[in-house]
Order: sequence, then structure tokens, then C-alpha cells
Amino acid sequence: MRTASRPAPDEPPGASHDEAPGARSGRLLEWYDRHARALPWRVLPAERAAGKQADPYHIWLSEVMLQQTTVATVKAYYEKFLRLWPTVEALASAPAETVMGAWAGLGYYARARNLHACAKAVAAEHKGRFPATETGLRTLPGIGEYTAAAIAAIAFDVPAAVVDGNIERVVTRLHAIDTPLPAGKALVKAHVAGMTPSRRPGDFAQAMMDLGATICTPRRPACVLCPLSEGCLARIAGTMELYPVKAAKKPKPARQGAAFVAVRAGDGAIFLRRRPETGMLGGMDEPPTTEWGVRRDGATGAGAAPFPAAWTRAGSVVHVFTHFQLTLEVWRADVADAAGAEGRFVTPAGLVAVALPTLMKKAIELAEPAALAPSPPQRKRQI
DNA sequence: GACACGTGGGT
DNA sequence: TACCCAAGTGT
Repeated sequence: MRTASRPAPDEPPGASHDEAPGARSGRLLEWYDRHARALPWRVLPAERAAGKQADPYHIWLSEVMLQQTTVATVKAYYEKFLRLWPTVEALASAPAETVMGAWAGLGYYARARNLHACAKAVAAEHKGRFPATETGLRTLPGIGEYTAAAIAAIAFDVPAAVVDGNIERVVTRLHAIDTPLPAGKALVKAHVAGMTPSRRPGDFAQAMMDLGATICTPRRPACVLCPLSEGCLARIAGTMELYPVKAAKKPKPARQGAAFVAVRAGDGAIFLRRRPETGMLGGMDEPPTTEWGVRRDGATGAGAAPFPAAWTRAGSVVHVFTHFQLTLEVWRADVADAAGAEGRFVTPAGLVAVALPTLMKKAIELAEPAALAPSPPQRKRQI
């Protein structure tokens, strides 16, 4: 039994609550009404009060882009996708290469493949309307536990328990949960379910995420500004930065490979091929590369080239992926053709529309800077 | 549960 | 520099 003088968490799993249920969510929503970030896909509280509805297509598109990706990075891509494809039907009708090309640089390219597949499913099997329930949303490609809950709450006012990385941090601090993630995820979700109000569940979820992004930050959280600081166990103990506890990370091995940038005489076109649909950089374009081996003495010399030419070494690029570091030896050659190798030549003007991952842009930039330079009509005047 | 899966920015 | 981190999902 709690005393009135001891502020307690709202409805921890299995506990009674003698503080008004929703006291925390109420304080958080008041904070959100004043401090919500204006984001391109977001309907602000005042707009919502005036009758504006969130567009499920917009919410879905932004949520998929935001998976493991910063808000700052997503903004430009979100605007571009909405400009190219204003509706889910338009996106569904787009060629896959065009979608992959528009996604190039955002990373985690399976998201783009699933995005396109999801758009097609919504257009063909759901009459262009996203399902309004978590269960329905979960059947769609690229929509997992988090994204289904987020879309249900934000676009359809379903009181779903939304748990992302921000909310994990907020809640583990609030309750001093020291079970390492992801094992502690179920407990976090139970707490979130207990906090989620039936009114404004979407704003509640967005408020929790904004709080994590701007106040309850990984380092040096601004507890003095936090609407939930009262009764926050980590705050009371002064151990905020110890949460969330995460499982130890594995070391990142090094791999080696080679890339071959063939430049066609005359128009400066670059020889590209399409990577396999699955696996690293799946479905994206590249100058031919060797396998990326663990051994330093792997075949990375000119002898590993896709076709004979006067290959010269341009240098190497280092690129760090999620689970390994890659060093790519870059070779270049001026050629007349590709001697029957699988692939195609793309002119510098055409490269902007090609699905080139950042790593491959690095390799091309090193071997043939002119290929990726802004084309003359678009180049900004030097001052 | 473990692992594969990108990239850019911050400290 | 070498980490850490970001509105996770699929297998």
C-alpha cells in the first residue's frame, strides 16, 4: 500500500494504483501539447483538435523510413517519396528499380523491397486502405511489432502499446529496469500498456518518443525539463545514464574485396550490374565486385576483374556495416565495351537515377570523380 | 534468441 | 579514433 506522499509509477504490472490512473499520461500529453516537434508526417495536437486526420499512408511511409534511421535523415527522403508517389496506389504501380533508386542512401535495403511489396498488397488486397488493427497490419511485409502498433495508434487511434528504442529508454529509467534488452522488452511493454490512455493513444506514443529524443536522451538527459521526472527511479538514484542495460555487442570482423570501375571511352559511362535480390545491398546496383572475404590474401587483384582490361589500382575505400568492416580495393580502366560481361553502362547523367548504395558511390567517386559530379546544367555556380 | 541487415552524425 | 546511437524486421 502506497502512501499519498510517495508518487508511484502508473499501473506497474500487477500492482494496485492509488494515484489516479493516467496521471503520468496526462502530464506527458500536456507537455506534448506545448513541445511536440513539427514533423512533415505529423498532425500536431492543435491541428488534430481542428479536425485534421493523420493519413495512414503518410504514417506508414514515415515509420518504415524511421526504422533504425534518424529523423534528420528521413525528412528529405520522405518528402521525395511523397512527391514521386502521392498515394499508396502510385507507389504500388512504380517500377521496383525506381523505388530502389529513390531509397538509395537510406540503408537497410530490405526495407525498400518490403515497402514496395507492402504498397502492392495494400493496393491489390485492401482496396488501397491500410488495415486499422495491429493484427491486420502485422500481415504486411516490413511491418513488425513496433510499426504495427505505431500505425494503429497514430493513424487509427487504437490504444496499442508502442515500444521503440526511445520508449525503452524512458521506461527502463522510470522503473529502473535492469534486465538487459532485448530480454527486458516484455516488461517494458507491460508498463507501456499500463500507461497508454484510451484517449489520444497516438499522441501518447509520439509524446513518449519525442520525450526520449529530446529530454530523456542517452547521455546527459535533461531531467529538470522532464514531465515524468517525479517518481522516476533512475532520476532519484542518479543512475539515468546506466539505462537501458543492453546485451554486450559482438566484435566487428574485417572483410576484403575489390571493385572494378570500368569507364567507357567517349561518354564516360560506368559499367554496373545488379546485385542479387537478397543479402547485403540486395537488389541494388554496383560496379562489379569480388566476393567479400575474411582473408586478407583473397583475390582482390586485377586478375579478379569481370573482364580483361588495362586495370589500374585507384586506391581503396573502407566502409563500416552493421556487422563487419569492409575494405574494397578499387580498380579502374578505360574501356570500349565490357566484353560480354553481365551488366550495363550508365552515363553520368543516368547515375542519379540508379540504385547505388553509399559504399558503391564511394568506390566510383574514387575511381572516376567526374561520373558523380553534378552535371553541368545543375551545377551550382562556384563563388 | 541470435544474427543479418546501412548509413550518417555525435562524442 | 573508436565507439555509440537512430521511430526495427525477417529469418
